[in-house]
Amino acid sequence: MATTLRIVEVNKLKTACSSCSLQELCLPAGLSSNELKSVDEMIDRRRTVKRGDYLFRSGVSLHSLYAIRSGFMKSCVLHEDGREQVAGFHMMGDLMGLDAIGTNHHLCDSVALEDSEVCEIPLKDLEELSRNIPSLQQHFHRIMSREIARDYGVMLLLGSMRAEERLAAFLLNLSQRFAARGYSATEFHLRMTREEIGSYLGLKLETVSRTLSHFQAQGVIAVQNKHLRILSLDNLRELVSHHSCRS
Amino acid sequence: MATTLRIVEVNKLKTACSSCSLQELCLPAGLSSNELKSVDEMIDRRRTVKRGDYLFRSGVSLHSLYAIRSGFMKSCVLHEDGREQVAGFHMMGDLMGLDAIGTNHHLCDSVALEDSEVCEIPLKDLEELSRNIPSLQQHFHRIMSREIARDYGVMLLLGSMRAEERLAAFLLNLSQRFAARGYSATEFHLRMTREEIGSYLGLKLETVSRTLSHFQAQGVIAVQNKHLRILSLDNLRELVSHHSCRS
DNA sequence: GCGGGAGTTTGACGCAGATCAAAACGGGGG
DNA sequence: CCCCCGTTTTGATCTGCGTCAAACTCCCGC
Repeated sequence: MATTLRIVEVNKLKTACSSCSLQELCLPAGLSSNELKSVDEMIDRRRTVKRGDYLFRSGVSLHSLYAIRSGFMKSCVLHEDGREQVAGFHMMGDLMGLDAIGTNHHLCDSVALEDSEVCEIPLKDLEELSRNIPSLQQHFHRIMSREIARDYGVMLLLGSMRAEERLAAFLLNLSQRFAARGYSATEFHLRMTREEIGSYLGLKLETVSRTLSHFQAQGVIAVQNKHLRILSLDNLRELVSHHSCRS
Repeated sequence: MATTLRIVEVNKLKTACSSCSLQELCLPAGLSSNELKSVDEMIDRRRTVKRGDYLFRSGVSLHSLYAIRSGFMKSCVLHEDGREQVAGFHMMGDLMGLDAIGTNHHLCDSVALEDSEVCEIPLKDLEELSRNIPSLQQHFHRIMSREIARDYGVMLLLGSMRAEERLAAFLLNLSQRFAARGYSATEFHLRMTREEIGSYLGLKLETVSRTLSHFQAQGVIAVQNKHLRILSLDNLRELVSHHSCRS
């Protein structure tokens, strides 16, 4: 019994922001221990989301933002006529729900692509705390701004790149993000289906599949199902810019 | 001389936030007069930008955000290989520069499509002030969030709509925004070229032109050069959702 | 281990929209 | 007022990717 309790305590400790391995992604650098304590208290609960489950759905009102602690998720915007599109893929350290602050209602679905764990951050608490901790405020603004910047990149991709370029850009983006989290930049597991990749990139799943095969034939990557290895980051980078002229 | 001075004073008054006609767009409702005064002091200068001139360029470091007081602007993201894409059109009341907070450097060009006037809002001041005025803080967060939401809409448009739908959605969006500012929802001046529309929508200018002609032939709109009249908002709305099945 | 459904690959074909070309228009500057 | 250049329109043709179809693979549950 005592041991069980100890284990629980250790788990709790491990899930406090102050000792979380994602600190450098989630939190601004240089918080005092008092400030860290306030942040710890703000995160009022963790949630686990099983593969295929929704973290939140479009239309429901916003309670909290969610920071991904582990796992992999997608967000999908839906058109009233049923069309849906993947608006982003999210991995540990990412903050989700930012699009809902404006209207107080989520406007996309958030679905776990593998069993995931998230920290729930009540928006009101975050706003209050960031009024008292300037570096937290600034950090939050930066995160929102980066989401806008990311979206601009996706718009550029969707509006002016051809299929090969889109896919190359997509793979490079995943590569960078995995690398930033300490994983291999050249070998990783695609957690989404070809259809989801296609939806994100504005392509059909057949085109995604064909293009991956094509990359493989060129010796740029090696794909086996969802396992992907990048054989030449440089070639991939060339594919993003050089290939075409769709102005 | 005395009269000249008086005129100058009147002009100054007219350009203070506390008496600006865009208050309801720019500022949160219900600020106390003290708070309004602080906001007035924050706006340290106005700038006019002539048609064709840049307000800021990609790469330069961020000093201020800009609220459009009058005029019409576009922002363009650029790809390193020279490709550029219009990421948005902005009109009075819109806040520009949000994408630059994350990196402290602008990542798009901002160009005036007609002579425009903007209010310069130093980011540091805005952050400080919003720490003291919760409703201003919340307002700012809402504005950033709405930009993210808008971007999701554009991603949906670029990723899953066909040409007719894109153009219909674009015209409806302009219509709504003009209406929200007290202008006609059905008759307005397009301040951008067909090429700029195309760039924004991921289409070539010829396709934009053809599609507009097609709408006109159907009796949904009447275009003459840059003057546009929407004959049936309902038909336009149908065009957005119904027309196709590009899944 | 085996069966079945979901996910993937590959091929053949068609079409929306890009590209190329040329004529018409319009508005700003001399 | 007219000229000129940037913008727009319209037509003809080409092509990248969507669509349809069929076979194959991988997993997950039984």
